[in-house]
Amino acid sequence: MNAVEIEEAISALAEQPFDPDEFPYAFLEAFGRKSTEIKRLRSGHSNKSDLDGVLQRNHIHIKTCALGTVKETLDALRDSAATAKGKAKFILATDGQTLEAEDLSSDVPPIVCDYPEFPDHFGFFLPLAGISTVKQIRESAFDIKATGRLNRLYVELLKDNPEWGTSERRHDMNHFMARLIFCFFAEDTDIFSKADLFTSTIETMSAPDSSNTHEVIGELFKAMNTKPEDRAGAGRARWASVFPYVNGGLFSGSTDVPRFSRISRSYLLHIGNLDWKKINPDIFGSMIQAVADDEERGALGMHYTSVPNILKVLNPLFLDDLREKLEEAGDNTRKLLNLRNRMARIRVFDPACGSGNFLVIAYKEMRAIEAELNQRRGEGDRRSEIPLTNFRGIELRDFPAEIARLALIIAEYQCDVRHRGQKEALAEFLPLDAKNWITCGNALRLDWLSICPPTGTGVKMHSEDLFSTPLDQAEIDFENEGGETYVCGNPPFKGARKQSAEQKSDLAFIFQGGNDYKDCDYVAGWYLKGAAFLTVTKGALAFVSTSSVCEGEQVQHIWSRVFDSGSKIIFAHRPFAWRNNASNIAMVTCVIVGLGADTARVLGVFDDETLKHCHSVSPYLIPGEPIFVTAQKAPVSANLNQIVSGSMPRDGGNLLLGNTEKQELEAKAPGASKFLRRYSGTSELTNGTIRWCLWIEDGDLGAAKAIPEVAERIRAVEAFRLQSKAKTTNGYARIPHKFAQRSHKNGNAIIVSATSSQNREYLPADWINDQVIVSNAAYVVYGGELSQFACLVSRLHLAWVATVCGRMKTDYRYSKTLGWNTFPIPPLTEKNKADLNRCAEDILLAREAHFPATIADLYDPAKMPADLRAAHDRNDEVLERIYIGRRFRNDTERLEKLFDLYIRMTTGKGKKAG
DNA sequence: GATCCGACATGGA
DNA sequence: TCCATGTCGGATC
Repeated sequence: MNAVEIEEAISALAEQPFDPDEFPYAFLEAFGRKSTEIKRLRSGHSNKSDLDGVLQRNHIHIKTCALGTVKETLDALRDSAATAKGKAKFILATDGQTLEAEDLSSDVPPIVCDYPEFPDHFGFFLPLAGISTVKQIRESAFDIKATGRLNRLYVELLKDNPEWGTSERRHDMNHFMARLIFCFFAEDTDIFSKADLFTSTIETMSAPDSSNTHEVIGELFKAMNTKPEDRAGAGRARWASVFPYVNGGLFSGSTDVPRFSRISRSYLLHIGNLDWKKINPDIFGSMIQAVADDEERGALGMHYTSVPNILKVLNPLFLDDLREKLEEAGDNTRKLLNLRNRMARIRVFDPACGSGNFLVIAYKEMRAIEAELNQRRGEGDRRSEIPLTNFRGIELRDFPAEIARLALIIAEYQCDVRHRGQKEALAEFLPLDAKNWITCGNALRLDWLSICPPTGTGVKMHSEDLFSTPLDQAEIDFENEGGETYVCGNPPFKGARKQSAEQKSDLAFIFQGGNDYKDCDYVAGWYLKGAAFLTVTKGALAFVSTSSVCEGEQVQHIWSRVFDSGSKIIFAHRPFAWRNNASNIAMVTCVIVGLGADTARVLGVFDDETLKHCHSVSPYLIPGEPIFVTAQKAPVSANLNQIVSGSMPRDGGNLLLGNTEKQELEAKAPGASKFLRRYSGTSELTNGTIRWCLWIEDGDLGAAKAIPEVAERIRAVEAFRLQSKAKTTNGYARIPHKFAQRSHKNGNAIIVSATSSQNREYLPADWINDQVIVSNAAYVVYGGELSQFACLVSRLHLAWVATVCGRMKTDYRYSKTLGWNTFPIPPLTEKNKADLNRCAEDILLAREAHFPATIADLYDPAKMPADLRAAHDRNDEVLERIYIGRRFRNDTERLEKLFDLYIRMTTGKGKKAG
């Protein structure tokens, strides 16, 4: 069940007469507990309550009680031994009049409410349904409720008016929904002259059989699109005359209304009776997207960007600066006036605005600054100078674009009420004068300059150089020329392998030449286009994006272009986990990157909210020069051998065997032993698990196939490869007895894991012998010397790999071309090599001394044995002395030196921008 | 619920 | 044909 469904179920339960015996089960059912679980609870089988209530282990302890004893009951539940033993997260007591509940697992304040109101707190219990969500969504019961109700209406209307669901009319449908939402909001906030005016007018004027509902609503919409003085002439119905003139793009155009059935009419009235004052424009947009989108509804608020995350973009981009200027101005009226004039000219542009989250927050924050400013100037009720039309957006999907516009209008009204007072807010709210300033279209194809033209030039720019097709739409003039433009947003992330053909072609269009776009995330398009935009606009830019744009492969493709176009990184947030909704949504790791023209001031790098000031930010989001490494085919350091990735089976698991599987096979077919080899990936290397693989040379194929069990496995590999959708894999079906990619060589070798936990201080690496087949989960240096092992397990190398290689989530991902081949080592003397060899031996000896501890045990930072740590310290000391004659102070210094050396060793291969 | 890391599609050379 | 990388979700404690 999703949040909307739960909200509906809970609301339905609260409307039923209270049944003390049934309530606990009905409550659990409403939160999506399975009927089998509930059956077992009813039978007492799994009910662990010691208070004659209902206790579902790990979830909740519920007890219904006699009138007036709720508090005592809750106390008893809290003190109950069973509550503790059953690890109940929640306790809940109710007598049918009041309801009290506590979340024992967190410090969320407890609930005390009248019984009929408890559905308003359903977010409190969402963890019962396995939905862990951010606070803002949990606390937005109203927005979830409204979304659910609107969706029901939407679906019902489309059922009765199928043509409204077609692509030609979908826009009308969405526009109609936006109008409805506006009217519901207006009638609950005194924007309409009487409370519930809209809903009650429909209720009284339309027939209960719903036959003329669409006409009544259409008449109201027409009235709101006609100036009062023109209404008589236009033949507007008299009963609609109490409605104000609204227009502002919202009511212009077609006033067609879909036809209503009895059911949809009753849904409509029901929705109208909700209290729309509670709507929260910060987030209602991202919720309400779910109304028109099945996928969104499954994961309510999946595009919700939390306010703190939005502020991570907006504060360093420009809001902090405005606040500083406000501080500096103190009570100096002249300075305050200058600041106000500056703010009135600022444009905020979100070229991936969704339902307008960033624009709404930017607007509200600026209004708060302006309000403080006006207070200091003694003009507390002054009309705002910040024009809504300076907040521009582009959004691909129609419904969110409609909602973005509406959310801004509502935000403006709410800001007026907050900062100036209800009376002033009302006096100037209507008619809406803003036209359509959220553009619906593909941001990577539209001309940003015509949507958000550069200011102060007096010249309308349309630049085909800026990767744009001209916009075929009337331009909306900005108010107040000559200001700064701040571009912000959270553009869609789509990995290179996840993009549709259109998205691929969007990127190809923006990258203009080269095919490195094929390896880039979709969000890269926004950075490139944004950087081009900055060349002609005064201002700055910052986007939230997937961390991979600043890791590994993509760095060279994206940032070389951004730097070449004359932008630099002015601030950045280091990778952070993006939690927005249900736990079933994959956790994404994000960064925020802020760009400015080459002349812009640089702020620094945020790591977990802490700002580290610096004069230059590297595309790897550390303080440092704008240098990036490019993939190298061979090691740039003379002392390193080639490294290869391990052998890749692509076998559907059929060539691989666990230890017991191997023993079973050998018991049945002793002849199979000669085809079995130890198989080592990362897990085998670090955790000491044992696996085996079938390794059959072409000449042995006949002998291998003579063993039925082996022949069967070979057939399974063939079948697996044939049914793969990758052409290359299909090709390997011809050699089903072999790994798809084979890099095995005989002889001793160094093995290093391809992925490693971020928590380790050294990369897991080891010596292996030639009996072992290394899997593609690891890399191997065949014939490498111990001194190379010493480099591999050094702190210096880890610092390099952590910075320039890709990542798996936040863990390290080793790379041949970016990690090993680029690692710069100064020329080594024979003595250097001998010293490093000794260090490597010492490390291996120290490990051996702790046999049978695994690498995972030995390298757990909390448990690392002192002798092993000392051996590593000596290794680091010896290696670092080769670089600078002493140990480095920290990783910052290590990276500075490494980048410097890298550039010197790759002249012409790595570029330095600027 | 945090931590770790496997398996392969994909596309470049 | 050969080979390197990102992905992100799944296994495992």
